[in-house]
Amino acid sequence: MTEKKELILQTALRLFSEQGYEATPTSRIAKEAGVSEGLIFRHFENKEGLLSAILALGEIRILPHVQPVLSEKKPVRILERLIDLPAQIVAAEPQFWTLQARLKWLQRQNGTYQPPQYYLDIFAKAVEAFTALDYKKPSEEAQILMLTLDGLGQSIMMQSIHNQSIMKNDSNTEGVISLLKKKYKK
Amino acid sequence: MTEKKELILQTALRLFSEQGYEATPTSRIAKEAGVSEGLIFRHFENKEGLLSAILALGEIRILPHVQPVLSEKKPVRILERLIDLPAQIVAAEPQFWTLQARLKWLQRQNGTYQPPQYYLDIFAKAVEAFTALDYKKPSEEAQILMLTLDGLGQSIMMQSIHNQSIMKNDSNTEGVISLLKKKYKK
DNA sequence: TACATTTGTAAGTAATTACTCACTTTATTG
DNA sequence: CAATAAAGTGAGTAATTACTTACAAATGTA
Repeated sequence: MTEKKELILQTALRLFSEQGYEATPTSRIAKEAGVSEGLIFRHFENKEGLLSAILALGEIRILPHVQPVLSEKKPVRILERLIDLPAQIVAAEPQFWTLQARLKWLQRQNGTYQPPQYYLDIFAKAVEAFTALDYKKPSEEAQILMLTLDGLGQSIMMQSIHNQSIMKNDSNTEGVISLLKKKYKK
Repeated sequence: MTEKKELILQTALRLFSEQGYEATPTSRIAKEAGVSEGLIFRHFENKEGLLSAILALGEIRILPHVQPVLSEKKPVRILERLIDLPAQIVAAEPQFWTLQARLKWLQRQNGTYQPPQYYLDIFAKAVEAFTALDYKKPSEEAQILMLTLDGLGQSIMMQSIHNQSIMKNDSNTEGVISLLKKKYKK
């Protein structure tokens, strides 16, 4: 991986997450990365190829955050770690997380949006936890929790970007997270 | 409101919700609406003006769905109606709801995204309900519920569009909604 | 050193974009 | 009816888009 190739990847991730994939011209990526526009196509063939490379690298950086949840044994702690996940990932990889959220709305050429593997893994882990804790409807419980965490992640992201939340302005993320944990402590 | 103006609004709403605002060329709107491209600019001045008109009309159509929640007195029923809201609105106005969700990511020329008024009203109503029901932390409770409903709305929307959910494929929306209601019945 | 491959650039290109303009047709109104 | 305004058109335009191509510099390798 040459220095300039990495610069392209970094710059494109930043711009894609800030402006969106479609709204970001390759010319601007090149300009802000300080390379010629042609180099983008030399390395990644086309704009979609650049996006794919960014996504592949991003998923790898997300894995270490997800792993602790998947390897946790105690059901209550699974849920605790799960609830911490959105804030944690947004803090560590705000741009990649934002890009992922945006891409839900982008219709790629190869079919419709497909959630990344770790999302499915996490969901399965949640069902496992709720089952172990003798919840009546583990699958539905897991779905509700995932929906809430989805919203939570989006909210934290919006705050970290626009300094403005989907929730109310005076929203206290920590308070929400701790209450959420309490709810599932049983 | 002439017939062709209305056709433009309908077509643009459909295309904006399906393809996104930025990815939809005015030429295509004109083509699919069966009018000349110039007419769009005669009526709405520019593309942003067309979007604004669509949003203003959409908010008006959303109000009748929100009103019953706001005028409800019994706290438990407030929450019940609140939980029904996402599925209800998505069913009635799938395109406008989708557009709204997309626009969270669009940076408009006049500042950053701002949630519509009814969103703030609903949140206040939720706080009111939780307070009346003697929840310890009404504000945080309301935020959690709103986050969950945000995610729920998105999930239902995705299903209705791509026939594919953020949640697992076999996700049962009804089951999730009824369990959610049960949780807040106390 | 010699030579082949990779990395990089600058100047294109055809297609598409939002938007304009000169003009015609249809409604409205006194 | 006549005159004014509104609705509608179609052919532009300048700017921007993703991508190409011909060529040069750097790097690896024998």
